[in-house]
Amino acid sequence: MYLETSVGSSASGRANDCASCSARSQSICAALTQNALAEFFQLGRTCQLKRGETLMWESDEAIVVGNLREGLLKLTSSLDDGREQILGIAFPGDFVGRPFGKTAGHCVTALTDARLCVFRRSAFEQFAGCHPELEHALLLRALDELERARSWMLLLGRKSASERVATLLLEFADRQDAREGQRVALPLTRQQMADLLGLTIETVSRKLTLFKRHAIRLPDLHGFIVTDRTALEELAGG
Amino acid sequence: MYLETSVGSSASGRANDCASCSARSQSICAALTQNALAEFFQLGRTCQLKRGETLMWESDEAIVVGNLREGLLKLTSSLDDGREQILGIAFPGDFVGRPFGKTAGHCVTALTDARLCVFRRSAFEQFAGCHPELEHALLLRALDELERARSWMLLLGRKSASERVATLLLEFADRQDAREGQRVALPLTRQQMADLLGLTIETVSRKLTLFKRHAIRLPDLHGFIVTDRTALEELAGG
DNA sequence: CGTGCGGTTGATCCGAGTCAAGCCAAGTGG
DNA sequence: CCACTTGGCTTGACTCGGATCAACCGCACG
Repeated sequence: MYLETSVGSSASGRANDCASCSARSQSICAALTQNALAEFFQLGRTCQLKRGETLMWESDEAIVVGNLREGLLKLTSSLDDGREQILGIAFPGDFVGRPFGKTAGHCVTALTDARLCVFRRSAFEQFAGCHPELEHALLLRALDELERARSWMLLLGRKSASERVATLLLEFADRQDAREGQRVALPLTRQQMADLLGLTIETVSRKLTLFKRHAIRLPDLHGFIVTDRTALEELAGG
Repeated sequence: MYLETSVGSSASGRANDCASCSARSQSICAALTQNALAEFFQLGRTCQLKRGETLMWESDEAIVVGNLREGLLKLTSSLDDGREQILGIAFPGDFVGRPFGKTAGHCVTALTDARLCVFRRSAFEQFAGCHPELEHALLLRALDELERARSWMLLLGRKSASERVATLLLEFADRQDAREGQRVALPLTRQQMADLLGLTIETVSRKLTLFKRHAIRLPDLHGFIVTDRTALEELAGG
């Protein structure tokens, strides 16, 4: 499918060793045996973002990549008239940016105050080229992200508003592996939920109040409690 | 966009040797200098699919991965009640399947008669582990796919029916870099377009006939001619 | 205090889904 | 050869879910 990138080509001469890597990088290399990404990112410049600040824009040339240390980021894309879609949310530990590409294709904006380690993309790529275990780690993440994005495509393309909202709640509940009766943090505004689900703020609000009848309680904004997991799963659809 | 098969890119220097690889692999290893994936896939078992046959199912354990040689495949995901979303289309040269994961998360079905080279996933993973240039190629593809999937999320989440259909037409036109007045092949049924766009068959049909007024002609099913590119871009939105 | 922001709720509208009929071209079998 | 079926597509009438528009609530903050 055309979602597949292709094939083809690629890798031509690669047997050469990595002349351009510095001695410093080589020492890192040893450290990488345990956890390539984590170690590597200790080399980056740290970067603080306040809630609402944007790290990179959709059509910008992709200059930096990074690793999120604290806080939450949203990845978004928008139409000319301002309609916005959230493409994903980055949690601490997630990799952000677009290595090996001209532009990122999406904005990256802080949902909360955040701290990252960032690198010039070119330097990162060069380093990655010398460290297969780093590229392997990136590959695993990319495949994971791809799977997540695709399952969200099903939601956006085919699910009703109720199913979308229920799915979101379940996802947050599962991610925080909360049991029935426990409060689950939902650190998004109604607008952000709407942008994630391809709905409007009003519809999200209505569905939430609707669910209060059978499946959840809303002790406060930005948190909820699942009172009937089965009912919620029913609402979320297949 | 997501119609693109990938790119080719490729390679930076890579230097470890491959202790666990067999002598046979070592000889392959040499061959990889030119085109890692293409060469590698000559080792696979070839597999023929007739139009409509399914290579793997959504919830199956992911046993095989492969490389498409001829024909078109669709990647789909469905809800219990049968609503289906096409997540992507594989063109010749594209990689299919889900390495490094338990299940593929999507079905793979032939849109036309097709021929692939397939591998047991475990064998493929082992081989990839020894060939960083192969993993690098996979990484590039995965990142590309991810970008394509995300741009489709914007369409599914925020675009109107007209915008969706116009976007699809433009994408096919661009992919075949056709100029105004040239026929563009659109090798999908109306149902498949609908599944791709998150619409119904009737809506797709209506939008196409609507566009006949200003922007396109439909010489036959499965082909169209852009008569006014600017108008079509206008319809496709931002 | 007022003011602004995030959220809820209600009334109304409209775009796309649903249901149904019919067209056309390609089989298929008598 | 012709009657009949079948599958993909179009078109129309109607419905309905979610968007839009608007009022209002509650709370934090200057």
